[in-house]
Amino acid sequence: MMDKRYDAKAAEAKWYPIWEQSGFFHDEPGKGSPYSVVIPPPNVTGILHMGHALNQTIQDVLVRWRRMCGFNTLWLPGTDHAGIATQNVVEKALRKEGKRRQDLGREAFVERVWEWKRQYGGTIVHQQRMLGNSTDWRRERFTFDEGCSKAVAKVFTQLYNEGLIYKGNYIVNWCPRCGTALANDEVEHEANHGHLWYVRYPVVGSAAGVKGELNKDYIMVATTRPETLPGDTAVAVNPKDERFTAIVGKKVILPLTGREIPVLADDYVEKEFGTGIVKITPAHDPNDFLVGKRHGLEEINIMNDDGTMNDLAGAKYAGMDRFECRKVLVEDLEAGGFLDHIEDYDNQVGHCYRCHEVVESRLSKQWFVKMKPLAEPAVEAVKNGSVRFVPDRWSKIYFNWMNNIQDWCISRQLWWGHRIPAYYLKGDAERLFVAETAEEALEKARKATGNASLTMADLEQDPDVLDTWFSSWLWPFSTMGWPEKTADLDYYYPTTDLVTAQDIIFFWVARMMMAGIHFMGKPPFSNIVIHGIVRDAQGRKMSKSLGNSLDPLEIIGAYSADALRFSLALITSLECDTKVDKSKFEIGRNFATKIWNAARFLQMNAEELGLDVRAPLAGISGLSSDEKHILLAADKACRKIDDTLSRYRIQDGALAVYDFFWTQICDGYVEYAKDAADKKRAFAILADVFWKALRLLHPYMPFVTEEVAHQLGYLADGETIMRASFPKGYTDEEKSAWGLDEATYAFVDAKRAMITDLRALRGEYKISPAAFVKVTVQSRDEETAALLRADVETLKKAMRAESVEITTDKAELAMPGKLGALGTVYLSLDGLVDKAAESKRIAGELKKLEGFIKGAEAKLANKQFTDHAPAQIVETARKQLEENRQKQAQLQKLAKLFS
RNA sequence: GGGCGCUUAGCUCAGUUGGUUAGAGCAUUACCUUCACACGGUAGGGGUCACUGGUCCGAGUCCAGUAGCGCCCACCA
Repeated sequence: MMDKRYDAKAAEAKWYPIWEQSGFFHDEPGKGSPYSVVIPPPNVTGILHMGHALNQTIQDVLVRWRRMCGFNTLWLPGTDHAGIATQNVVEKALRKEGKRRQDLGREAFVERVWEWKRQYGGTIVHQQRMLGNSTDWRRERFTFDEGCSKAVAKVFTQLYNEGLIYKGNYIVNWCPRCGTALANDEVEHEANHGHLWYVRYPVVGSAAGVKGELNKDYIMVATTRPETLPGDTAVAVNPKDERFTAIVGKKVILPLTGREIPVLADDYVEKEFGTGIVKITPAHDPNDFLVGKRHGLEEINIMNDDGTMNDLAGAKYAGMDRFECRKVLVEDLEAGGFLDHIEDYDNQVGHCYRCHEVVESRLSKQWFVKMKPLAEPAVEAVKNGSVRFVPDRWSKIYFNWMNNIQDWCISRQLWWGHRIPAYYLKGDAERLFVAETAEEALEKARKATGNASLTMADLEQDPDVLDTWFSSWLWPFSTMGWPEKTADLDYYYPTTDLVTAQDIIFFWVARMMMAGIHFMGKPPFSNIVIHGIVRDAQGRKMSKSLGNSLDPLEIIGAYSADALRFSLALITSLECDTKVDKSKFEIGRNFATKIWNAARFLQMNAEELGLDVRAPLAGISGLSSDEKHILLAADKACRKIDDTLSRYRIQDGALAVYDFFWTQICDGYVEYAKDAADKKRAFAILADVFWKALRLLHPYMPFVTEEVAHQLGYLADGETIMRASFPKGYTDEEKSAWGLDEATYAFVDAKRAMITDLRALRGEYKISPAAFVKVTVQSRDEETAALLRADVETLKKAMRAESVEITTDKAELAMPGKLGALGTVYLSLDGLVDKAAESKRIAGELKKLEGFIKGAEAKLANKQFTDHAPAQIVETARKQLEENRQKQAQLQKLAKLFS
């Protein structure tokens, strides 16, 4: 016997290990059609948040569904080594010991990070198990494991040999205090109350024809960073700015240095801002850098790593701190008559997220991937439909980005990550050898130099590591064993679906497209499913600093994993972001409870009736209309859910299975079954549709469905619902043998509406729900009457009636009634109501009806309406009018009754 | 500045190609502890579908404009 309450915790703790250890998550390549998905690997330092829960629920629903449909499935799990995030975690721990990474040295530090990974890196994969993910843990991968690292080295080498990787100057965010480059998202922008300094640059030669704010002698620029002035190599104006067309191409003199620099025209310049003229300092500003690239400008780096000025800034300033230099240099400008005036100005300044120092844009040598040649085929793949975005609108955003793609800076000045496989001859940074292994690099060096006695000691590996995304973009195939030719790769690549949130389309999805096409010759997936971001009840992004995060594990503890999953699925639309608060998870919990209780009800009755829930339905006959109805409802549910999932409409599928279970089975059929004439048949049918319902629900709520399936005896020990077949609708043969048709389906809906009407009548006349009443049903026609008579016993019970009389007699019925699709249901009042009040109410209703009838008559008399509306619509309008006239007639009789 | 969205019940959202009375959950009101379930049942209240105009026999749905909100990218030297 099932327990009175469902113990979700116990069920979850029981089933997950069984599933995993039985190999239910694992398929081998070979048989059947493949369905494969790679998980977006979470950071190894990460802990599970709502975004993961949503992302993985969607994937697990799809994977479990496909698996039950008979696909050979692979959902490949793993984690990302997350270069800077992981390095920071370990450095933080070191700081507690009073050490820096430099104290350990590179090798020991990296070993220390591995140590950390071995000890704590399993947190998130453990948490993913709590969600119920059916990921194939036997194939778990890590972006920094041996295989993935091999793939990285191979890819780097190949791209280098193809001329798609190069080394060049680039502006990075540099923290002078930490001595490291920072990624864009590691820079925190803060409001800064600063100044705009207006500086005069004398024009070389004549300035005739120059208009506006200029005079003949100089032009004026506005800058927030005067100390970078010695690094200027041009000034620029907007090409459409007519004020300045005359000076484009001329030269100006850079104050304090006497150097002549050109005046350029570039779209980057805003006409309205400042003076409309910008100083260009390519080595110290990201935008200026790009302008410099476009115009072939010299890049003059005037700063040292620690934020002090170097010799190129000029002898006077060399050695000064950048902010001290700003002060001194401004004084010098003023003294030289170059400073026009100063304005207050508020802008955003980047700070190091770790030490809060003002971040410097700094020119440095970095490694790059040429993206244009890689991007073009990736654009084409989406254009020609071989890869599809779901929803489709994301393809526009993808194209927009891909068509404006910039080269990808892939080197990072960190220690934790894939070290760049480039080796230099010691003391000669220009002689470099790129190879997958050090040995190969040495071989190359020997050949190139003609010196066969070179050893590893003569080579030096590039100290930088690769951007974390440089391993992630290979994820769909590096995880399957590439560059080896493996059976997995052969069978499961390309994967079918990729499910991710919108925020990493550029970082990850677009790059995987490029790598997949370039190295495998095929895009890495067919469908890119993009879902929204999880937000809090106020619509804010969930974040630690806001403290508005909901912890999925806390939700699982309070409501169960099934509740978390189902609620997320139900409230999630692919179209937009999802607002979540704790109360949302009650939906899922309540649903699990409902299922449990319905199962108990079935079990109790099955036992009493000696019913085998697994017995096939094939032999049954003589079905009542309610029985036909639930069978057809099951049929519809199977088809609907299959259809919605195949279109990635996760929410619609959840809604459909919820409605089928709760409304159709529990509210509709179970209530019928309680009073069915042939209980054994009624419950055999319930057992059959219940089993279908459990399997339909399983992708959303794996634990409760597995538990209930075993409790009820649908499955024996060792079997699992995970691998049961996903239910299909009934066959045409079954349908016709049982007499399932839309007319019967509609009849039962209408019959239930009639019961509702009767209950409403009791309510209107304030008759106790407990009281037995007399009911008369005036059926629409003889055929309907026959159907209703067949169900008269269940009607009596549902209506709590001492008698239900079915008639087609159009004789006058002086009782209150409600018109439904099957006819009118009348309630005998037995003289129990307040006549005066009723009389008044009826008069009111009559008045309303009268108005409606007049309106409808006018509509039908309108020639335009009858000529242009489709016949069906006109017919409907006529019917409505007729029905309301009948209603009016009944009310008039009723009015007499109360008068 | 460029791009993409959103506005439907008190709240969170569905609403497929235009077509009878615009749906669900939560919240709310009344009644019900009836032997599956109060994490429940029954019945009800609550919507000028942001606004304006257009197309059409017919618009929540299509078109144009207005207002408000949000996100992404680039960020103003």
